[in-house]
Amino acid sequence: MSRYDASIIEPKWQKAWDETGTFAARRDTAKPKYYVLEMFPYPSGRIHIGHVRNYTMGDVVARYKLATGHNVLHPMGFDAFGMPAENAAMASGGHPKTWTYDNIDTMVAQMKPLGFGLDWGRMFATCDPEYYGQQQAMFIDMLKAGLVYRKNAVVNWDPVDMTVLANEQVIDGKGWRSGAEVERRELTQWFFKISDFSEELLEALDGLEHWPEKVRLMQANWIGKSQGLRLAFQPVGEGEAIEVFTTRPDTLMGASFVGISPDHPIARRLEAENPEIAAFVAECRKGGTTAEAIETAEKLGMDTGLRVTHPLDPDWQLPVWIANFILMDYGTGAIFACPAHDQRDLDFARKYGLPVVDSFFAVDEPKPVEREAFVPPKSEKVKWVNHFAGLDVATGEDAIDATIRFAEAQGWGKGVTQYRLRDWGLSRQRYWGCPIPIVHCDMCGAVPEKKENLPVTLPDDVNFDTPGNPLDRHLSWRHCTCPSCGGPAQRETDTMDTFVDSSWYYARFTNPHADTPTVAEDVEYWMNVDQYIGGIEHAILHLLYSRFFARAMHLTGHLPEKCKEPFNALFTQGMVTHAIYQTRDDAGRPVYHYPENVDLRDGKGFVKATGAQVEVIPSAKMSKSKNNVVDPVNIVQQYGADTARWFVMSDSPPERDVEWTAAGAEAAAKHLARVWRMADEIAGMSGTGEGDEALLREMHKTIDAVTKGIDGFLFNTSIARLYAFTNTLAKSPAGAEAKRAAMKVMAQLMAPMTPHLAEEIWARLGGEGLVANAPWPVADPALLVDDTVTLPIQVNGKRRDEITVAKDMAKSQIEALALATDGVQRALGGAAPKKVIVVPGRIVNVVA
RNA sequence: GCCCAGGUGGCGGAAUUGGUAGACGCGCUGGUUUCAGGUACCAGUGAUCGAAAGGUCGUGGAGGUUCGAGUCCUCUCCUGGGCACCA
Repeated sequence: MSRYDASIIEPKWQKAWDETGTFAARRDTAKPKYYVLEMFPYPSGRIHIGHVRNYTMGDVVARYKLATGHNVLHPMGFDAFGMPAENAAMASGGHPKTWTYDNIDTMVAQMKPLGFGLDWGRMFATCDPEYYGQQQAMFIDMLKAGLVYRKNAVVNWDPVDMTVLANEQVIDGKGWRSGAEVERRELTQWFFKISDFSEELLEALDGLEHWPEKVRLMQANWIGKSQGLRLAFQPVGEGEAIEVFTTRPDTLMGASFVGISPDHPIARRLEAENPEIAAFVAECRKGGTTAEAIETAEKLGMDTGLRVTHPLDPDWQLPVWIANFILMDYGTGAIFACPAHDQRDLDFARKYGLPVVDSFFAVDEPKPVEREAFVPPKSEKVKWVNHFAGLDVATGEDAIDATIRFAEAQGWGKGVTQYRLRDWGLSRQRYWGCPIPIVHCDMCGAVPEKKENLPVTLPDDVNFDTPGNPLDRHLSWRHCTCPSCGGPAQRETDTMDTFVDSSWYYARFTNPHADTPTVAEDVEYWMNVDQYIGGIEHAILHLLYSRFFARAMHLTGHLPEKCKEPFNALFTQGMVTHAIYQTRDDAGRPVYHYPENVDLRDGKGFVKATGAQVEVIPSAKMSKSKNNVVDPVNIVQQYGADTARWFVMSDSPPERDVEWTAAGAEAAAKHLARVWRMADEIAGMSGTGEGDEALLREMHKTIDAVTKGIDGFLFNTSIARLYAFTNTLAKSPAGAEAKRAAMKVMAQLMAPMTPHLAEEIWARLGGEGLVANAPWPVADPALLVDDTVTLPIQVNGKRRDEITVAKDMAKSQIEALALATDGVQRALGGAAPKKVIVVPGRIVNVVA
């Protein structure tokens, strides 16, 4: 008997797949194509067990589709631009380019032993000039098509380092390096006009049937379509009208004040005139730009002294306040506040002593608002207080409609549709990104670089000794000639948001080295992505940007119409977590221990070196700083790739987080060794022997269940069925022929998860060719159904007995048998049943 | 603060979508094999009362709908993801 040794069989079969080109994708119209894609990784340095899970899922699908006769495209690349490379350069003095490409080499070397069925020939990194040059060409096309423009936008400004900070570099409102209080400052930046597509991106969500409902819902909320009223408050005396947008015009009689954003043009004007207001507005601009920072900041306001009149009552004057929680980006940057029916407004009104006027009450309880705003659902009926359009008891929805009609009839307001979605700011004041191919000329303005001059490549001779963008300081790179007039000009030094890079890589994989962004025949053949797999953290931004970019590529002739929604099906997988082992030092600070340095006994953990007991914090996100990262390389060395793959696919449902445990990995390894021993034993059996009807039926049920599991992304249940089938096969009295057939099916069903072991077993049992190419087994429907069925018998919903009956027994007969059972007789205690419910094939419930 | 998920034995989880809660795996207990440890194999294993037969309780918490609820509804608590410059 030979031992299962992954270190021998795994390289052997990887070589076999390479040599036969099993996973090299070629156009072939004779077969249906299938494009499976996992979100490509950022080259952080080492692969993570989460990557293993993500790519194993994709690989299971890819190998399964190959076995079911598809022409499969399964590529891999790297999302290689971004901040960490610059941070590494700042920390250790290297170059972002070297750091990135070294990391890519390391990660590829770590991924290959895992045996993924990938077409490595298509690999690229987004920082390859060959890739980003094509991105620049598309940027120019999009600019010419009117999809790109410039405007001002706020950024996190570090006043000490004099640089723009990313949100994650702002910690508690302070710059991460300088510690200085961050300010919101405006810069002129490039934007994609995604907001032109708000309605289309929203409506098209309905067509994405194979996307998770939660993702579609999150995107719909993000786009944030709302109906409301736009109206202008007229100034008292000199001044300008203030336009506001409101989704609750029905609460206009509860207006307390008009609020404007600190960035509103009127606030800007007052800022210039009035030092007190200037100081207040400066205070409002402190802190980072995130919605979270703005919305959870203490509410601040200042009366401007301006007054406006209420549109329904010329004698009613409202004060105009500047308030820090009003966003210039949404609506008109101005609101009217109704404290009685909005908690934020109420908090603000109470703080600054502004009036609170009830617009409506609950129908059964006319209680004035005190500490809590009264905000019932818009669909609920409420009692109105002297409503101008004459409403008494009506829902908010009806009142909103009535108010809009009333305002439009009287001419002081207009019903409008508003979207929360903002245009996509793509400028980044950073080096390690795709240069924006624009030249600034004193004579011609901002003009696109000529296409024949692309790619505009990043200069290599830069350093990160001083904060800020090295491109700004690189004069010989900056100075250039104007592509329009030929005069002296300057390059744009901003680079593109890395979300641009990841918004079209899926299309580039169809022909990754073409000298145009895409090639018509290749995108026509391979697109769309049939199955896209990635983390739920990308539910909104990456996926929404990609949906927009595909449309923009279509409008500029880089993708056909059918690619406007590039991902036919989406699956979002969970994280791999691991317990944290923690002790405390003398000062009470946590000390984290690596899993390999901890002994686990009786559910407790002890530090190997000292014997000290550790606190076990379960299911924590893996993090280098917590020392709870499991390195797949170690797992592969210890157990082999198939064990790692089997484990990450088992136990947890793929959309949920999975906890990596040493015991679980051990169990996976033991199971694979058991299957190996069984296969070895079966291979050694001689003769034909007896068949086994039960084994045959179980085999077909397993084929059916495993197939459904893979189709439905329920890999954990497929694996549970394979465990069960292993138990059945182990106990089966069948002879060599029947066992051999069952074992070959087992190898085929396991192949997507544990491809190396499956190939070895397949070969040993005399399977033809590679199991990777063997046609997927098909379940015989006749063997899936049993002739008899066991029905539980309940009395008043509690299980009391069970009966085993023919599958198609008549209801009346079942009822009679059920009532006669001991369990039912005991529970009824002689009383007659009131009612008997028989659900055929399911259950019987007796109501006593 | 806002949006979206998830909470089931000691642990990871299953449950044909309203029909036997706990499949499968880990762990644990007992047994077989073994010089021994490990491996392997067999059996048992939600809690609780009971000698047993059997009963009671049980899917984060509180209510509700139903012959029947892990699954549907209302409220609530906790954990995770996202919030436009992390990728």
